[in-house]
Amino acid sequence: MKEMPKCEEYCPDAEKVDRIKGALPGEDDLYDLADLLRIFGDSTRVRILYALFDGEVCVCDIADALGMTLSAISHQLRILKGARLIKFRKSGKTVYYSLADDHVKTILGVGMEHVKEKRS
Amino acid sequence: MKEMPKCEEYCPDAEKVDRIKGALPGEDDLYDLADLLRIFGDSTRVRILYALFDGEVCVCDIADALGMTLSAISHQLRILKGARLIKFRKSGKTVYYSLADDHVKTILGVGMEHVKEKRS
DNA sequence: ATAATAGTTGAACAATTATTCAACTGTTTG
DNA sequence: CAAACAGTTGAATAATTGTTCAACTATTAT
Repeated sequence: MKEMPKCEEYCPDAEKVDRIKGALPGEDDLYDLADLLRIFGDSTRVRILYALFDGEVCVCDIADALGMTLSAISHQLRILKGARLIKFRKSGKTVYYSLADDHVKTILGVGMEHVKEKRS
Repeated sequence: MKEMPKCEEYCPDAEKVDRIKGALPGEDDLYDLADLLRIFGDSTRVRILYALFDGEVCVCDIADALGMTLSAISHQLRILKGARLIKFRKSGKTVYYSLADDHVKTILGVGMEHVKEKRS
């Protein structure tokens, strides 16, 4: 049975390690970024975002198009709204959601490009 | 106590719903995309990717720079490798990892831009 | 005022997942 | 060969999370 090697003692490139440490984003940026990108990691949310590609859609129509309950959609919209990926407009009983900016389309676009390019 | 409304019966815009349905990505693309983007949703993996921004780094140096165990880093590298976000090169006992292409930098860049722009 | 519709929300459950621990492979050195 | 090092891997645990269910708010119509 062997011990787990303690990397600090043997790794040669302490200088490189320092350079990497210095170049890493700060704690706040890092966690905010991971929190943001995690939101794109769910197929329901991705489908909702695609549903909003061509303009505003009400919750009911999203739920219908995706074949899911209003509740499930509403929970996910709340998350997307919290990350400011979508915005909304109220009109009577109806709430219309739409994409907040172009970041969504860029990220989904690059992601989809990667997926299709690297598909085995 | 009220019943959950059945959206299909009352929502007016059946035409819009059909248009949305038709524009959604197919099942395979959709799940592959969500699976890919989920990978960016963990701060450890994001830090690893940033650590590789300036060129190849061995596992030991990554672990050291991030203050984590070799095992934890190795597990995450495996996931990143599986998604073809990173590639590797072996040299003796050492394994050097590097970014697979520019998609990583683009996604992290746009994400970070969004975070800093929308920060409350 | 009452009923119906569009949507939100909190709690609970099930499923997923990041890290740790221990054991393992493969390579180099003595 | 044996010991040490760099890294990988499977199992287990703990934490996170997506959906459902039920109840709720707000708006519109009768």
